Amino acid sequence: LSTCTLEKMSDLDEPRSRRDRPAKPPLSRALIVNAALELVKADRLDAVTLRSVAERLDTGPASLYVYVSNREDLLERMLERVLSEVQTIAVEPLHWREQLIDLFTTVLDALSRYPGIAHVALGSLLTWSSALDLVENALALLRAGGIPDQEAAWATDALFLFTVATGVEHSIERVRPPTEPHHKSTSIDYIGNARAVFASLPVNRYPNLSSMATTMTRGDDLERFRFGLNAIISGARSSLDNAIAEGA
Amino acid sequence: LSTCTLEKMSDLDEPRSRRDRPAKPPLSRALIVNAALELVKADRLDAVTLRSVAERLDTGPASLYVYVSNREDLLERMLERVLSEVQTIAVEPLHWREQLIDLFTTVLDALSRYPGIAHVALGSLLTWSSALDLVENALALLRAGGIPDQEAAWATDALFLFTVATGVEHSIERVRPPTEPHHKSTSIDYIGNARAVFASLPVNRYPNLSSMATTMTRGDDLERFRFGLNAIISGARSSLDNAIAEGA
DNA sequence: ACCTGAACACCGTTCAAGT
DNA sequence: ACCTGAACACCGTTCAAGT
Repeated sequence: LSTCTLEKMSDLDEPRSRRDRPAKPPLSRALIVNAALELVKADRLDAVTLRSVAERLDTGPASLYVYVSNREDLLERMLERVLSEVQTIAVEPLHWREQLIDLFTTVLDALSRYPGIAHVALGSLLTWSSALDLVENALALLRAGGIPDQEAAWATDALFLFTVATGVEHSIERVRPPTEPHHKSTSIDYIGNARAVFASLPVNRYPNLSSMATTMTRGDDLERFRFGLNAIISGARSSLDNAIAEGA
Repeated sequence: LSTCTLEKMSDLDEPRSRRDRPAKPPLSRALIVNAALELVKADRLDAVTLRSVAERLDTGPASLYVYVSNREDLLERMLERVLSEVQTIAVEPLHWREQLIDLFTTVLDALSRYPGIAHVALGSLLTWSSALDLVENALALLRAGGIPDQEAAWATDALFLFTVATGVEHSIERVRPPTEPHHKSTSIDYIGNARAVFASLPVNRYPNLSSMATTMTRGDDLERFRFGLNAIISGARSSLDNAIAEGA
């Protein structure tokens, strides 16, 4: 608010500069999306209300409706911007698998940069331009790896779904307040808590889970994520055959 | 509301019956969760507000706070009830794979019965009792299939995540109003629309996606879901080896 | 065409006051 | 201990009125 006032004043002091930077830039969709993304980055998705975004732009919420038809509309435009940050990968056929893992890891990173935005991605099919590039890239890599078309198509879907779901899980994990308020960023107690729950289960009712308490909670987020990606990729090749062979 | 008034009246008409059914049963957590679940079932998760639940119980929202500490708390208890509807499966080692598919298909069905509830499951780790039974069951089946412990543990996680994410996707798909308002339940136009988008893409920029428009949109929800499950299961066995063999 | 203040119809949650 | 009315501090969205 004060910044805007200052800018306006300095604009009056220097009545005209050759570069004529906009004293107070007119509202636009890009500005709105930017402001909203700053809010998620600083806090999380809940902090993005039409009122908070408007306040950041020094105006009222009603003003946003010229450029955005909805809160949902705003959220989708934000997601599109976030996904456009992901760089596609030039296919090197020999490294298709690593490249696939890299691609989706980058997607997860982008989503994680804006806690909660993954939420928006879940369920809106991937038909915006920035997502189309990613789908195209994934298909190219899977085909380079010799995955048949139908399996490549469904695997792409599954990989995106798994990635976005992981993103949602991570963002929620960050939100949940760890029972001890003096630690801030760690979610270690959280996993440790889960392990404690598993380990303390009655052995006769939970023979597998209770004995696997350590195994269940081993590995960090990235390792588990990559395991899932690898599983889907490996499975894409063989799952149909298996399903048929075993008579399902 | 009117029903409650009627019940109260008939209670006055017959001052005492031997079976003494509760004229107006006292509030309890189970009653609250039931009322809330009826609301999701009839509509969707957005319809579950503390106010709407209270109204259904013929009281005010403030009254619920004796039995439920939060809206989030209420949602989690609802999820726990929904997951408790899923029956676990007695392991038959020869059919471990089909049984795994069946188990998670049943989970998806339960989630789909309450549109939007899957949302709650995403991110809250599986440490409630009803979920623990499902985890135990999945571990038992994977072990029966000869999957090593670490892979079985991570695969269980991945299978649940994929299932819940699919549930969220389905519930959102049902919510999205198809552009043509005269059809109500079908989401066929939606997939058809995606296919149209894919098919109309410029071939030079989207060589794979544009040519795979039909392949990408083939198969119904269940078929795609089962593909994903099968992929994760098949991949659980081989992904680590592959990752190491290919030097990732 | 764009902006805005004020209002509308909602939320979750709290709290003093009742029984 | 349980319930409740009223209030508080929010929402998204609309709309008439301004420029």
